[in-house]
Amino acid sequence: MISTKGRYAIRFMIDLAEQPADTPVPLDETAARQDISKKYLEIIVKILVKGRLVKGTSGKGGGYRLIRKPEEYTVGEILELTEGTLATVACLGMDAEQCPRESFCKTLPMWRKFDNMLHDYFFGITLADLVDGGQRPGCPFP
Amino acid sequence: MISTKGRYAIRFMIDLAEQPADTPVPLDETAARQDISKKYLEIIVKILVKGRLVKGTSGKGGGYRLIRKPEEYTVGEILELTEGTLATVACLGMDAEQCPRESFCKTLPMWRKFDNMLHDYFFGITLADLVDGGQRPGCPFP
DNA sequence: CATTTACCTACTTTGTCAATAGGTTAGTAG
DNA sequence: CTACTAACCTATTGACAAAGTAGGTAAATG
Repeated sequence: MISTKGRYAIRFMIDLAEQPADTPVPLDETAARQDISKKYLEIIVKILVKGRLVKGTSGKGGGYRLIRKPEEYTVGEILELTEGTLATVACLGMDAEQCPRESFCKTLPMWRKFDNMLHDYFFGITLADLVDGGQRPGCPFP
Repeated sequence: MISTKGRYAIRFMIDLAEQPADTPVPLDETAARQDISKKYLEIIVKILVKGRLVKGTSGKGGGYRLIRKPEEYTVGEILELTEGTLATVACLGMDAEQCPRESFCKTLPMWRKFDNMLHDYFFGITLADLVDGGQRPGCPFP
């Protein structure tokens, strides 16, 4: 289950992508437009800044802006950063300790295949695909 | 992320499917074979009993047994029962209150499509597919 | 300097996960 | 009838994360 962290992060970045590029968008505005508590959004955006997905500038006229073009972000990377992992089961997380049942586990192939599907899906969607009129040809929507 | 509840439940039911049918399997045995705390497994199996996926009989010679044939269980229903829901995001859960952003939400189609993929995948796998030699033709493995 | 805006630390509240502990009921064997 | 077995039931725990809230500091601009 994707938490609000991941979902708000995506909505935040969509919002940035929809504002005129090159002019920083203050958090108040996005929070109001997206109807998300500013204080809570702050926490999430901090993760995005640290992960170098967006850039913040302080002071008057400041705010946040995208670093790359919308079509150069995938939903997968946004989710992976904010959710910590996209692994379906613990033993497939990158920080998982070696499972002693791995060699004979009857369910592992099922999880693995699903994990691949999930990965392909979310890393195959770009931010531009979620913005009105921004869909690439071959965008998996709707 | 699928928790141990769902994962243990599947392993428990695979274990039942692998034992001779019609003879109840005591929980001790499955717990030992699967290397799961018996006490914790009890909690999970209780959910399966209440959900009518397995049947328990008390007393000497008792234990748990499947109610249907392995090929008549889907992984999806086991997971949905034990995990509570398989919905990827809160607004797609069956107990979700109507989201006010639904009509114009830019991300909802993405979640919805993924939810359909997930559903098709896990409801397309039967318990028999996870048991050695039980795979149907057209089983999505490996 | 005053204002704006990001940035930072700390806290709370609620709930779930993953168990553990110990007792009660139901059914079988001698 | 008694002893045993095994499911069933209630309660509790410790750790952690989710979803925020509160209040302050640093930086940039007019």
